[in-house]
Amino acid sequence: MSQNGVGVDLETSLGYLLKEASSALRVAMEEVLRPLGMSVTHYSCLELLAQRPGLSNSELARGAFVTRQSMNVLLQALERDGYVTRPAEAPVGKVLPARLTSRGRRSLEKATVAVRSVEVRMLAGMTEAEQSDAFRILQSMIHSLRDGDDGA
Amino acid sequence: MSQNGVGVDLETSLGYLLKEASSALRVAMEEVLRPLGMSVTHYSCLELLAQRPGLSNSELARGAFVTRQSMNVLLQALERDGYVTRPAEAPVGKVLPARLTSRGRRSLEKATVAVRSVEVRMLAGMTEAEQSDAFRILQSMIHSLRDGDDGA
DNA sequence: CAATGTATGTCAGAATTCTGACATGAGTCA
DNA sequence: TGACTCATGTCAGAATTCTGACATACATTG
Repeated sequence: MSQNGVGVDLETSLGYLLKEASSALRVAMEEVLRPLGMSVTHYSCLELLAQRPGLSNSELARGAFVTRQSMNVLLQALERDGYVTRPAEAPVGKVLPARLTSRGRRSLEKATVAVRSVEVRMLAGMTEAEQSDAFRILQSMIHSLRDGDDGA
Repeated sequence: MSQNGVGVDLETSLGYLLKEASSALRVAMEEVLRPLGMSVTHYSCLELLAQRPGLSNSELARGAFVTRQSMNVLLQALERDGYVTRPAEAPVGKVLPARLTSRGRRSLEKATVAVRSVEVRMLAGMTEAEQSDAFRILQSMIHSLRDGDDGA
């Protein structure tokens, strides 16, 4: 069989390369977060709450790209361990706004530094222009992928 | 708190955008593969075997970005269902080269077409130049991330 | 107002993936 | 040859994430 007939061709597929890059990023993040006793999802949740206090469980799930059920499991653990608080009753509707405790904020500080270093390493060797190219291109991909979900 | 102090800033983070794009791709792939009764990992394994017949379990795992234990679970299922064959004894060492059966090849055909359409959709609106930019940039990210794993 | 649609939080169980561990085979090197 | 290192296949159990389901609350619409 030749190199490629109708197939996707892993060597030249941007989709495969995207997955590869994402996997490398995840591995690198896990590596620096492990010494802090924190998983990537764990970190994502805390970082989201730091930047957008009061996010609900469902909103956190969307932000971390997991289901709201998975995020709920995580949130309950974080709440139990005192990193996050949620009011006992919803101020409006059923939505429970979550917030970091001071302990949660403290725990996040080191993680943020660690993850930031990974991102810096990832961008090493890229020019400013390449970085803005990457930004624009990735956004284009996301937009195109989500376009055809139901509309067309 | 202001928009950003020492944090990563989700709105402008290339790392976050990378994860977002990868997630969108995965969702889109799941969407077109579900009607075929196939998961993304399932498809990845078959596609890898189609393009590189004789890959071992460990090699497949690396190619699909999962552990060799996870791939082994999948491979055993694929073998049981007749999509893949492995010799009972290793021709050399412990490595068992896996190959698609004709059933596996048939099953993969439709999936490849479906996944190809997703990739085409993802690249819609991007020029040739942007696609080669994306290729080069993603490879740079992967290289930079893997560099610092142990060496430096 | 009533009905419908959409979104949320949460429980339960299944499926997937992972970490840890072990034995085996190949390659390296003294 | 023998000791050592490394990679592989695989088993077992834990952790994570998912799918399905339900009740509830808000928004829209007739």
